[in-house]
Amino acid sequence: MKKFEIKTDLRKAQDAGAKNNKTEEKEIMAESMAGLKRTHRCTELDTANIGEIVTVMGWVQKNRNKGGIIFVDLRDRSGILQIIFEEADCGAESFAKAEKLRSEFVIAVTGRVEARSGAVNENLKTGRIEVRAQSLRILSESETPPFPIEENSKTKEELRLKYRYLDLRRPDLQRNLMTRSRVAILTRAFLADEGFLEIETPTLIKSTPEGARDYLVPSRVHPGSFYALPQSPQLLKQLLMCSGYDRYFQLARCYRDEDLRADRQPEFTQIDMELSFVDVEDVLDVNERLLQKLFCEICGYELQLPIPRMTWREAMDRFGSDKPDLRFGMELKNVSDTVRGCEFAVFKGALENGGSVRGINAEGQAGMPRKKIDALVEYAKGFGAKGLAYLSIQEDGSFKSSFAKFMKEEELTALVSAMGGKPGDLLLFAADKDKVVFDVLGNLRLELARQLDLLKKDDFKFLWVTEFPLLEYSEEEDRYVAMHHPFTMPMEEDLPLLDTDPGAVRAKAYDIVLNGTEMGGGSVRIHQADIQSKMFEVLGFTKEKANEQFGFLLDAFKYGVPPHAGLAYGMDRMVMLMVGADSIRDVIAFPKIKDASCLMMEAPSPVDQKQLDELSIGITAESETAEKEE
RNA sequence: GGCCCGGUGGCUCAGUUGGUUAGAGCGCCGCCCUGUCACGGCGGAGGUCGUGGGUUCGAAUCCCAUCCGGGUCGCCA
Repeated sequence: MKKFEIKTDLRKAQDAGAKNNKTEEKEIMAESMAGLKRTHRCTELDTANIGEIVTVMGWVQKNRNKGGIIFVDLRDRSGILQIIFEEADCGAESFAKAEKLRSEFVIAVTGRVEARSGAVNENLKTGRIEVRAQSLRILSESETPPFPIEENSKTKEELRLKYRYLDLRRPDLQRNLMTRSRVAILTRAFLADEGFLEIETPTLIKSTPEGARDYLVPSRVHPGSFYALPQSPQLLKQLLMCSGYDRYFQLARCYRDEDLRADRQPEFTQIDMELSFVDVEDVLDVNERLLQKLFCEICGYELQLPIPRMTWREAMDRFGSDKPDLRFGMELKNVSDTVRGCEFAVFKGALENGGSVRGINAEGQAGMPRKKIDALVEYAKGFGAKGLAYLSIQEDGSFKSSFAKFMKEEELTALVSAMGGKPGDLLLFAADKDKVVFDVLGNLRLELARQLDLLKKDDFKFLWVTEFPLLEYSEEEDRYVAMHHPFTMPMEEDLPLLDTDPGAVRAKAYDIVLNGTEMGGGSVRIHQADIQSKMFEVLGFTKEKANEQFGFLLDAFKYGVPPHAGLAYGMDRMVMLMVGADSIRDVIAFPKIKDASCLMMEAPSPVDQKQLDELSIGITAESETAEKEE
């Protein structure tokens, strides 16, 4: 098993941590809480409660034993409260127990809330008060945890995820999950108010190979057949529209068997919605107000409506991306016409091959050292660029450039002028097919912004990107594939192009972009049989294949289907942006690691032969060998 | 699958050109301490340097392979 080594490594940590604790054999204390009732969370107490007898329960964050007086920081999900133990108040028995308290013991304390007679702790919400203990119960002892339970953990994620239940005790993760809960609750309240119904759809459904890889679940009753876990409730919510539910939403768990990223997990949650008798404007309207509500309540951010819109074409032209980050400028400029006719082979070649030459102006970066520019060139190559041309404008107006020697003086001047270049600026150019140029410069723009620290996490720049292309040509499959999905409605005025130039057809599809992250997306759906047939035709589906995969939807559409449209948010990403997390794992209670396994429960795992037999599943010799070698 | 970064006491890290017994801070254990809150004082335990192989008189350090974790490209209708 490949997990074996890590398992032993991590257990070693646990054993060693425990060993320190067990130098002498001691009784494990775990008292009952019978007769006690928690009256407050730690930080629900304030100066207003002074004089009250309260009972608090939680985890020992820290025990500061001064000899005759013991201070304990008690922690629960609300925060920290100081408990003070003196034998005169709590009696000998409780005092003796207090002396034994260690990190992460779970305790119950009854005592009186007092103003602190010592110094006030300005760093604590409860820093003006403390609870003078009258009695103490140790509800549960704890071994020394394998890593400290504290904010801004520096502990390796590997270890944190193995002991996720301890990691989740840390205040920052608790805040993230509490924020996530508020997002869910506010969303439900808002949408219910807008006339949406929350309806659950099944998670054992039919596999539709179009799109991402499905997670499959074998059927016991139907040997050789499989359910798929939904990549999204797309078809089911469309059927709900057929059934007349009008406005639907769901916080839907979705599954995609693709490789992970910092913002991608194999299972994730969508805020999914669908509306009947609507067009693009209606969907955008209700969602703008939802976003306004969420970001106001949770981030205190006043979102001005309407949210700006940009067509996909404009987004690509200006930012080289279909999810532009609008927190900074550095827009792309198309200089193809300016450099047409020049003798620089790279520019010339790109233009001759139907590509373009575009640039960005990194203002004030003319002094960037050669080494750093070379690193940018390497970065660009990672996105398919063959190179990156640069030109820096010195303070005296002269140029330092990788390609100036191939161009005439007046050509260079024209280029600089087209880029709005002034002394002190660094101009970077990519020349290739449009797709590559956009990819390279779009990413380069972001990389420069990161290096120049232009990306402020508390700055929220929303954007609708609209009029996406309906189709995308797949070299691999040698056919057009749906950019969104096969039920996306083309723009009416582009319908004739379906026959003549499918690649040019725009869709009634829209994405909501926040700070360069695709936070959600949706579309108006096709509800006309003739357009749907045409769509399948363009996608290269035969009638039989379309029926086999989507027959139930096509059948449903025979019985009266309302025009409908919808949208789904990646809820994890939304919460990430709200709390400023760098990893999606920080807003998910029990996330998977890069290879889609769970370090804590060690899933996935081999199963008994009996289970396999029941499912009529055989493991091939090849994979069995691989297992043994592992 | 490709590329990049990382792996050294429980945690976070340092470790020179390959050279005695591998260090520090925190944590942990014991004793002391009545106003601490990064408490303090004294004492102590704790390390297959991810793993395997190689080079060498000698490897945490150099080479090869491999495992583990992260990032990214491909992939993600």
